[in-house]
Amino acid sequence: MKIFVVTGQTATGKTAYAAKLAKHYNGELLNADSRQVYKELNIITGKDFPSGVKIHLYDIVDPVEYFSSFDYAQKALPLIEQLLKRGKTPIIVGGSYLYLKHLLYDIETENIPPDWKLRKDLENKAVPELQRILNDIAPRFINELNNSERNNPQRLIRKIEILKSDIMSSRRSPVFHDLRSSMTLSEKLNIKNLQIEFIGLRFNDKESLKAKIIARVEDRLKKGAIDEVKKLLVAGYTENDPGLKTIGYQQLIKYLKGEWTKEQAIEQWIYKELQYSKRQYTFMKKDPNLVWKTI
RNA sequence: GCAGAGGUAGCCAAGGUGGUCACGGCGGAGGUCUGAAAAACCCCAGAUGUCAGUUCGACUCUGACCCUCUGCA
Repeated sequence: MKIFVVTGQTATGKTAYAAKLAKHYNGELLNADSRQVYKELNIITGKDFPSGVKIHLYDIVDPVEYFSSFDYAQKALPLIEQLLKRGKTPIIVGGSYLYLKHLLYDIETENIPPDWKLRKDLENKAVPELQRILNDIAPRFINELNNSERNNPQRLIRKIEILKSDIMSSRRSPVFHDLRSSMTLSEKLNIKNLQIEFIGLRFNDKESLKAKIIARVEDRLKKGAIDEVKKLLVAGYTENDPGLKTIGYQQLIKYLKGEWTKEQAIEQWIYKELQYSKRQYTFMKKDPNLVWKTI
């Protein structure tokens, strides 16, 4: 049995590529885009799916809801199973690499859920304070963290959450093992001989990436991106909702609130998209199982 | 043309009183990532308009020149 995973930089035409695969292999698509899982976010997240292909796992949560890579894997696994059983080829497509990582590999801490009360207590604490708390729990552990993790409040809170959990507090060493040697999806599905084709699409030069992104932003504006944001604000959503913590929405909200001019907002939107695609590649290229295709 | 203001990295921008070649933001390069990931975070590079003068020493003082902006015309 075979499944495809199509990921890569934004604006590389992943969905079109996946749709082509679907036709050749009798497949159905499973979205792996962390923004397209949200309802109401349509134009700016680019939910323009090709017709004639079935696609799952989009429009499944409200923009105010928290949705994690764990939640994603939880939903994706049974769906993949079901498609395979029906003789379909699952084609997972999207640029949210963390979601894919969680789905394809073993995550040691995946059974440690968010502790909302703890998160709330910690959310306004400054980094040194969070470091102190972490140090009180596990002084050795904090030394294992690299500079960027050590200064990242979100990550520090998660670490505290992990170390305070029952599972971890009974463990001798809170240091994690190295992941990403081999994929474990077939074990999770309990299927032998599962063939996974893991494909990453990327641009071969910066200029075409930039041109593509600018064109795409303009296209989305033409399609009514600003009205989409207006409607969301009128409906009571805010820039702090998980779903709206998204490139495009953040910038247009600033424009609509009068903090930025329209031109500034669009310029920033484009910058953020470019930076995002860069980060995607930086993250993904460490995965030895990913086979790159340049466009 | 006169008066006033000003020229600091690709852009914005701080630097009372001359002395480790200069704050910060945006953008750029590179990176981090085990339940927020289109998130959050780390890190690197880069500048005093031009020419002369004063001085032990000028981004900071003087002069000329070249530009830019505002007011008067």
